[in-house]
Amino acid sequence: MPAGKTNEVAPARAVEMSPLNRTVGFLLKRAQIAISRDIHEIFAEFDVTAVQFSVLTVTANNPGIAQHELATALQVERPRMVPVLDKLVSRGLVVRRQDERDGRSRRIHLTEAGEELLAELHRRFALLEQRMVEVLGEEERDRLLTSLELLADRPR
Amino acid sequence: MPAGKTNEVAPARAVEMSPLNRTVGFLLKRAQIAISRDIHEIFAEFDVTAVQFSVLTVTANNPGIAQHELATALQVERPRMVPVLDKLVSRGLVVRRQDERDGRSRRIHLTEAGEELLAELHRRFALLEQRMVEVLGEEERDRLLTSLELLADRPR
DNA sequence: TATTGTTATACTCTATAACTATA
DNA sequence: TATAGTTATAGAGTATAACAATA
Repeated sequence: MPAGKTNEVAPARAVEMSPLNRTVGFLLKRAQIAISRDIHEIFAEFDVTAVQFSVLTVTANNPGIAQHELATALQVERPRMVPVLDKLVSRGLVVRRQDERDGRSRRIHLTEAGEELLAELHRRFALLEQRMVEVLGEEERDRLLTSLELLADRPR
Repeated sequence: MPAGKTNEVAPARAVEMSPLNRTVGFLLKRAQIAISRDIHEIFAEFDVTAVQFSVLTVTANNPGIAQHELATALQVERPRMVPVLDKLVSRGLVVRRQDERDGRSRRIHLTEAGEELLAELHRRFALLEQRMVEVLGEEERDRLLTSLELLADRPR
């Protein structure tokens, strides 16, 4: 076995990938894997996942948002929000408050600790976005975002 | 309950998403989810997943490729290749052949049935890529692919 | 000692169905 | 009857560790 780990990935040999190489489906996946790893890394020391970061951010900008609204906005299924929020609540980063008018609904708010952590997370996240600009250039990054929006929002 | 399903997603209200909206991390994820759904749809009637399609394609262009080479090329962990290939073997789309020189290695080849199915899958996949061109335009799609390559392959 | 394919395990994510309490 | 949050469950995917056969 080499250096540290078991099951380490062997150095890639010349594998012909051409039919997949320049396709949206394949490259989008590869780029997304790479960025996901970056995000995992920059948030690892805070024990925060990408979804948790999104929840904190959207909650900060939409105080009192309902769980199902979070789920819709972040494109996760509603049952998935439960354990995600449970974790954030248990860490004292957000609170669930019963809606006064609608007994079914519980509204999410950041705590002060949540605000403070989120500020730090946003600093890290901004640095990551800055790295993207360094790789792509300002203009190309902007075109990329516009293309991605078109792909994500196109009528289905 | 509305039309068909339980847990159907409620129509989105005005949720302020601005800090995430125009970021590479968030939009890449959203676009990738959308394309994944497309791929799932176009291959559903053949009961083929995106990874299986990639395996068939890479195998077609690299006959006799080893499992660990497939894993490396497709960026999946080697243990993951086992059930993926098991499924393809059980459907008679690929075969595992013992390497004559190296008793550890098993080399993957497409069967005739595999070749035929793959031809049909590629027709569907090409139509999907064509839809991307219709959404983005030829030039913008090309710029997108180049940007995605930069993000995926940038030194880490 | 190292590598290939494999088994095993644990954790995450996705997707659905269904329950409860409210409306 | 419909909705919000929740629980439960099944199926993928991710990530590691470790084993048997082979090098």
